Amino acid sequence: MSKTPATPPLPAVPSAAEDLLFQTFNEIGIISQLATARLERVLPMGLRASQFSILNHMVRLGDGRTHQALTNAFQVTKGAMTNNLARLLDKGLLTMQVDLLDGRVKRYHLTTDGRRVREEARLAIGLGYDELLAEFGQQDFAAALPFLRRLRTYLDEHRP
Amino acid sequence: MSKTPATPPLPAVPSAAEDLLFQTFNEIGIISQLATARLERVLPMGLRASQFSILNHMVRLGDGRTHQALTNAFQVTKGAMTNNLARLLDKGLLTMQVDLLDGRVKRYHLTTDGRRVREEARLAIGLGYDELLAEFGQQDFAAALPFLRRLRTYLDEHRP
DNA sequence: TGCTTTTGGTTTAGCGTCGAACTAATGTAT
DNA sequence: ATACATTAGTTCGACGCTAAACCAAAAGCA
Repeated sequence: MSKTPATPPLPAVPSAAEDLLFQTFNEIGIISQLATARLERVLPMGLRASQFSILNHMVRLGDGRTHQALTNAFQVTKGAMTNNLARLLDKGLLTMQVDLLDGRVKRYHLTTDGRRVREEARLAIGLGYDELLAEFGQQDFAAALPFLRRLRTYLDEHRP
Repeated sequence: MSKTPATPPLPAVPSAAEDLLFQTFNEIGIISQLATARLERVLPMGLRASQFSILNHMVRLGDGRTHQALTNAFQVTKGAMTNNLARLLDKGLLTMQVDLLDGRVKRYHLTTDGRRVREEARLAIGLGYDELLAEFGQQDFAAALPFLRRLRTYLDEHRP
């Protein structure tokens, strides 16, 4: 598990490190909440953040992906993904087709509408980003991103 | 709003900066999700993350706070706070009393059980943190925290 | 071939959050 | 003092996510 060398085994008072981690996760939680709310405020067609993320993912990394591949990519339950894909199908932004070799797997493709809507969304989001970049500067984000990526990867791969 | 100098006004292709911000928020969202799941796995009494956060907040910053003060602190709707406070009252971790000067406001205090459970939770969480500290080291978190704080503060204060 | 296990995806129940409507207490103005 | 407006909290309906039960197609194996 973890090695606690010559230090007291269970401190009764929060260590500085403990506080540091807790506060970091706390800030991350609030940022996530606020950023999602902001995002959804500008998305077209009443798209939810998770739905836009799916469109975006497919544009960037290619469509034709399976249901399961998407649930893995977004770390969400299968049920949640089924729901989001259904919304996108309803809106005509995706199409579904059953895999020819394996009748269980379903593959999803972007429609031209899907690409267009994703592009609209991207532009709208970009406007909000300008504001942030004016305040922070690109380098702050560039400095933070690698750590966040490592942290996400670690939490993801070492899931209980 | 935002000044776009001599650069093209609305790029049809995602700029590097845009991608940077989007990916940062994306990582933050996933980390938030994974960290919350981890946290709730170790919390005693079936406490939810938001409920533990309330206990923790009160231990650290003092109890006797009002319903509204808490909703502001956690950036959550009044209804959500009502719900969480009700759970904590049910579990006997908090007590409520109506303010004597203003019959509308309700103030919440920790019970001894509340303090004990919070302490148990803190210890359990600390064990998980050891693992993370072994992987990352305190300095990585210390380096990231100030930016996250600034970002949270900005998003919070410039809410649409 | 026929039976069992595994795997991809859907459905359902429970919970938390949000937003909006609602209730109750206080403040304000005439 | 009475009427109106504001503020503190609660309630309600809709929705997303999780976990678990469920269904159907495929793979293993006799």
